[in-house]
Amino acid sequence: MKPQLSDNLCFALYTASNALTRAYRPLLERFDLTYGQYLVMQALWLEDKVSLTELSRQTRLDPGSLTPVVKRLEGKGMLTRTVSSEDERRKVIALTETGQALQQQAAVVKSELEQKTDIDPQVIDTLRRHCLTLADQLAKV
Amino acid sequence: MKPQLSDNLCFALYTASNALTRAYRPLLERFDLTYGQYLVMQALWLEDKVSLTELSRQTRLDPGSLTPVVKRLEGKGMLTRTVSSEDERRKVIALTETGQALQQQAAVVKSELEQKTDIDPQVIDTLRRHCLTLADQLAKV
DNA sequence: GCCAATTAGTTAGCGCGCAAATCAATAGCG
DNA sequence: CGCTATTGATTTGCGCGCTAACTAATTGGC
Repeated sequence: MKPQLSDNLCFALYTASNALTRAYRPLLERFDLTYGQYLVMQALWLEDKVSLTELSRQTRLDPGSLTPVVKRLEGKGMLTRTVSSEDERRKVIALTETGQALQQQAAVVKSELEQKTDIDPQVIDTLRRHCLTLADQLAKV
Repeated sequence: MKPQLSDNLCFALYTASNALTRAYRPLLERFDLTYGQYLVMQALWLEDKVSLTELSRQTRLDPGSLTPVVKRLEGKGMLTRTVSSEDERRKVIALTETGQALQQQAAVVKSELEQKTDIDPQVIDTLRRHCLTLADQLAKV
């Protein structure tokens, strides 16, 4: 067996991540969401009325990436961005009723995708945890 | 423990992949390469003089994504793109001497990154293989 | 041999993810 | 108090990754 791209973890990870967002695309289309937007919505479903910096910490995404995503979600009526009264530098990002209601509707998406990949749940869990520790270690550099 | 974004495999994978390209950036900077360009170079180091379609198969990247990347690498003098004589639709992508020579110089990059993450090699290998099977399963949909 | 179908590659448009530069508001220190 | 340093958020510029639409070359069926 001669050496292959798939021998490298970085390739495997990159490929899996691309495959994931590709697989999510058709499922999220009916909600008019991209994967990045869906990620932000998930964060807000877990904790509403947060600042952009807090959202950045939770999603592990750059504020510069987040601003346009949040603006687009605002444009779709999913959330509001209001200047904080305590600290006028901050913007409080809060779900609208539409944004809250979407949580129930979008709940099927995850299970739809899981159905299409029949991987042992325990494998999924170790994969998940190993990805997180890797991400942490890479971030520490 | 209340539910978190990191409970989801998709989040873990997405985060790890972003962290990876972020970690590669400073290491590849001195070669004037992005991670995507480095990936294409790796593919060519393994098999030179291939068509764009073949490169697309090996890198698991869309031809539409690949064309501009390959053009940029051509602009940097790393490779040439010549129309195939047998089939004039095809373009043969071939490394230049500069492109070939880069392989030795860039060999350090991988080990540099490995040093910064002290994860059990066996864990890396299972992580790698699980990512590949996940990617395959997601692609089959 | 001809014409429709397929295949190879490109282009345009969109939405990222990030770094760097910028601006406004607040904190902190003398 | 006043001035600097820090913090929160935005903007700009770049390079992706993908879809869809397109062009050009080749294949295949009749």
